[in-house]
Amino acid sequence: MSQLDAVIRQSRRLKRGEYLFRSGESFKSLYAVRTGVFKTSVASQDGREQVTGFLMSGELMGLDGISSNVHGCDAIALEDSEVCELPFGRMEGLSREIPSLQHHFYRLMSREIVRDQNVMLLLGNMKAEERLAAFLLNLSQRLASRGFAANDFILRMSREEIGSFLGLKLETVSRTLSKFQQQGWLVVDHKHIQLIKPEELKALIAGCAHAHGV
Amino acid sequence: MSQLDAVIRQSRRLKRGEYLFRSGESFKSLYAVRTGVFKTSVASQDGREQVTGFLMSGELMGLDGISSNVHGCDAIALEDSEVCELPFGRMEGLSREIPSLQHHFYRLMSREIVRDQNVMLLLGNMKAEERLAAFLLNLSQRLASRGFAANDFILRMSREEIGSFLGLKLETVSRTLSKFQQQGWLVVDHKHIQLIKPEELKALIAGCAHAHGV
DNA sequence: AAATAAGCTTGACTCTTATCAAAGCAGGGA
DNA sequence: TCCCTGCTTTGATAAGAGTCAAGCTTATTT
Repeated sequence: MSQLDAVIRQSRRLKRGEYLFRSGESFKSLYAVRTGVFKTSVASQDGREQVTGFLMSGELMGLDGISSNVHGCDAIALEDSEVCELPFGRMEGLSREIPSLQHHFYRLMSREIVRDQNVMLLLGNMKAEERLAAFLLNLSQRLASRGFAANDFILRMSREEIGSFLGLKLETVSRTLSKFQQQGWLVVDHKHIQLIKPEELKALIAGCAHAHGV
Repeated sequence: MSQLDAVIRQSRRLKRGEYLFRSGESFKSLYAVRTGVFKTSVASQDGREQVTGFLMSGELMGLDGISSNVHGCDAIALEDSEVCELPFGRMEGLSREIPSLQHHFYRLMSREIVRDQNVMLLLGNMKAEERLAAFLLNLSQRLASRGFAANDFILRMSREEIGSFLGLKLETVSRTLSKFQQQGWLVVDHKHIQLIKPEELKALIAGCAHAHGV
């Protein structure tokens, strides 16, 4: 484990808006978020952007680079942030010596695949209200598991970025937030969200959530 | 390598419509398609189905089960098929002894993540015509790489399954195929597809394809 | 502090795709 | 072979989300 420590000690700070890596750059390391928030996104040739995730502390970026030795997405800090760099070659070597580390990596990658499948379910089957409810509840749950308030938080991303992640336009995100507020389910003050009746949001996605657990 | 052979020799045959595994079942093995075609799908509580992939020979199913030891999707044969079972525990052990196998596994899982990101791009940003064009070209390319004809093939899945994968209703799939046929880009005869002008389909998705290669 | 830019909200209108419905076709089983 | 069932096609209509536009708030720059 001290070997592991030696490898991951290096960390890097980024300012808001700064790129951690870009699609097409050569892949050398994975990055774990230490503090702050990131978005990852893939861009099409004509400039359309698909945000593929919003990452917070403890979450890993760059797994998509392993297959081709080239990063497959952009990773951008949404606020001043800090990451640990994990040189993949060394991690791979270590994981041969430490079975539990190897197993941990397999599980991490598998978890990312499960997460992606859930996003597909969201993008393929849900309506705008369901998507936004699912998004807010997911955020809430992840904040709560990190010791932050579950029902009172600041959005680190713009309406446009939320829309890109959810397959919606920014106007639709804005309108849907307003609708939730009118119904008394939450209070929106720009980036500040207070969930008043999270159970109503949960009811909204009860049917369309994945059938077997989280 | 003979050790590897010993592990993967076991194979299993399935009839059309048969489940290879179901979401919620305990995870023990990965499965590689040997012959035939499978679909994987996740279901929501109210019965909505999202097809997450169509798999052909050489492709791997079950990676999403590693994270939780429980399968996260259903896998169903779309025609009489054969798979190799790869007991994951043994593969994990072997991969510690054979570095190239370990690396291969990391790459496989990463490739699945990249594939999922591209599906997100499709579901989040593309219009019906673009989705279907991307789907047909992807199928064509994968068939070609297996030695089959690139521009003349049989769809193994129904319009409804295609629609589920692409986030469209079956009627939209049918209409869009008809439109392509009217334009002389392809010929549809039920499940039989002949691509006449694949370059037109490529032109349709030129803008919305991923910016940095495959 | 004023000026400017960026992001957000809301309204009016349009367009794509979903929904509902009916009819056609094809393959499998008796 | 014939019938039945399931899949597909096509049309008419409706609903959801997108587009365009204007005004407003907040943040940044000078």
